Amino acid sequence: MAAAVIGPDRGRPGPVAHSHLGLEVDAVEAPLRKVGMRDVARLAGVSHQTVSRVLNDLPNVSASTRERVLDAVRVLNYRRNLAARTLVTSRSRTIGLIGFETTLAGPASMIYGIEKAAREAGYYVSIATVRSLERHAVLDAVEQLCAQAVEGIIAIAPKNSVADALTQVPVGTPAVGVGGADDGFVPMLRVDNVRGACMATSHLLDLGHETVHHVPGPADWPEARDRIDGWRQTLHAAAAPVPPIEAGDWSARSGYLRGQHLAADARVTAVFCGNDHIALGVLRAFHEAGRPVPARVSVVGFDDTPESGFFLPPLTTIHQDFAELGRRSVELLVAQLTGAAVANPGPVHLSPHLVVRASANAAP
Amino acid sequence: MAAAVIGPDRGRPGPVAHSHLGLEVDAVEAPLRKVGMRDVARLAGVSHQTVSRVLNDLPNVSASTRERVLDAVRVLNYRRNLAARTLVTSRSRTIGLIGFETTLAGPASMIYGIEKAAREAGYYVSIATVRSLERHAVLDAVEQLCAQAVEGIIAIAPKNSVADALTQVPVGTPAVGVGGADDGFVPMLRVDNVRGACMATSHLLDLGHETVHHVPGPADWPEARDRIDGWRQTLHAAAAPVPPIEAGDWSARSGYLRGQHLAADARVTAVFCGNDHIALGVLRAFHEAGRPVPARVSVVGFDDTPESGFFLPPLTTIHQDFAELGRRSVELLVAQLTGAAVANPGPVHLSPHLVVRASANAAP
DNA sequence: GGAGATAGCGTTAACGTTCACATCTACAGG
DNA sequence: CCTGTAGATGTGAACGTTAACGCTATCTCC
Repeated sequence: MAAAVIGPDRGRPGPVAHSHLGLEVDAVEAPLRKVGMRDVARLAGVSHQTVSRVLNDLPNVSASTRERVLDAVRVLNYRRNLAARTLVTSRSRTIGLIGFETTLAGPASMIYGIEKAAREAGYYVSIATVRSLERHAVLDAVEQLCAQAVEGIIAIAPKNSVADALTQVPVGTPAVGVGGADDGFVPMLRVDNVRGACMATSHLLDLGHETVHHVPGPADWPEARDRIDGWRQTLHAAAAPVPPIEAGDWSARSGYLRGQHLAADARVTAVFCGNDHIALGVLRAFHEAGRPVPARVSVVGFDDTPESGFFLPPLTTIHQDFAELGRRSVELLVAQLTGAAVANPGPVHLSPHLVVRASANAAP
Repeated sequence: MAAAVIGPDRGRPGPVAHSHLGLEVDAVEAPLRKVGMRDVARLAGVSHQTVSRVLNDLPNVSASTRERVLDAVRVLNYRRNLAARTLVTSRSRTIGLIGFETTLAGPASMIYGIEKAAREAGYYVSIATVRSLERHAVLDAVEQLCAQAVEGIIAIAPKNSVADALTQVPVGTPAVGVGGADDGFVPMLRVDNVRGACMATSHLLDLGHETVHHVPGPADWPEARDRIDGWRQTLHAAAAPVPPIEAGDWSARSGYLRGQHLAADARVTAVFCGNDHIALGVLRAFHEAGRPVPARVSVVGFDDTPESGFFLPPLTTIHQDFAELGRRSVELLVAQLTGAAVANPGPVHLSPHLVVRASANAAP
């Protein structure tokens, strides 16, 4: 008796079902309609409820029946229908992910970490990228995810508007923000940007620079603001002058543009950049201006992208673990989902750390 | 009469429902169980089927009824239950996405493009990242997506094993591969890597270099192989010697390592790199070896990441439009989903183009 | 003025699960 | 021998939609 080949289509090798009971006989007679529990039940000679019990690993099923059911499942190549399960249990086993600027190294790594952790926790993940951070756009994404009845939402939420929109998710759908502003409504998880900026600035100050210039990211990103704060605090604490800042947009291009201005100012000897891309642009600007880094000018970045170690010169920067951030955010969400809703414990801060390479030297 | 505030929870501002009919009176009496069509129907004084008709934009509903229903929907803040719809229509409105190395610029951009296009086409997207490209891992991802009853699958499928695993998806679930090998089973979409490699190599040859060295990506990536092919073909056509190659792993680190070997060889004057990251490493290696680019050595990359223009020197490279690739792949999938299954038209090739910057000069 | 259309609804039955029971054995204790 | 208990299984009713009809009016046309 030949192995059952279900619906051979354009030459695809069909799944080969094998059974050690004699069940495959008339198993695959009707590929007309999809196989359901009834079919499995009939083949195994039990009720659909018993099939359900087996598939859900519930007790009170004899070993022999269990085996028989599992066997029938294999023969029929049966898979549970998520929609039906969701309908009756009102659990979609899906978490929603709101992303922004997901092509950047940071967000992309977070998505990776989130997806991995979610899967391991038994959740599917549905993604909704948002093109702008305007309120309506974010609201739209929330709407999309809610329409899918996601059980929880993780928002890579760099701007306040996102955290804000998150308060609009239906009651009972927990949400977690990662890397954004803390609005007090939604648990938030992020790297301690203030601390990171302190480390970067201190490092440069310790190297003997009189003060440190800063090329921050866009003003409406909490990350950028925190880094500015950390930078400013450190300068204040050291009684160093606080130079004016001109914000970039996280891109290398913006770093290059701001860098050209800085390079024209003979007094700048140390620059702390809002991220590594900005640093790359700044590096190029100083190079073109004939002010070699790190001989005459020192530069420190933020993020530690995999490429930073191969810039010219290799970039001293602040490392943050995006994937870990993603992992932790899932942990936080799942905790809310399963255990009693955690009392909002305030923002959780992960520690970044300084990676010393070659772009920062003692003051000339 | 006060605006209805549904389930005020930990201070969240509830959605404010407003109606221009007098319907909101006893609308929100029972937030006990979720609102369904029955509730909307009752409030609007119609049958649930009429509600369904309105919500699905079906004809044969009078304007006044439609308005009344819509109004009730607003008042109750009702949303259709996807699970129930999926169950009865067997359409999940979801497409599955299999990603690999999604933190890289290319895949990340593709995901972005795919998500955007899918959303615009009215599909949700569920993502399954795969940690390795071994058969079982990919099969696992396919399984995950099928369990969600996705209507189609897009695989960012750089290796053959993925295309292979794709043949295992249940009949009736169309799949599209993007950027990978063509196995003849699944429609495949990609940038014309051979052509891109030709352009890069020709550019260097035209600059007067005797031959062009190549630092390719991993041998089991079709992209890497195609670029090798293009490079080799071009050298052959020009009757130039074909130097031996030593593959990298797409990372800047690997480029640096291979670059050190090349820099030790006085004969190499032109290097075509498998991607921009490799190029970054190669750039650094030559810099450290005291062989300035582009004065003594020329380098060309592949991908044109947003940062490449700010390398030292700015990188001449091959641009490929990842987001467009993603967009087109959705287009291809949706075509299969809606229209009659397209006869597999063979792999679709998008054209890359050369971006000339400053890393390649005339031969010394 | 009766025979069709047709627009505008409503009724009933799926869809494939899980949940809350009911049932039926076997076996122990009195 | 009867009762109680627990394990193993089956039965029927949800879950919230859409699909397939069915039923009224109203309108049109000869």
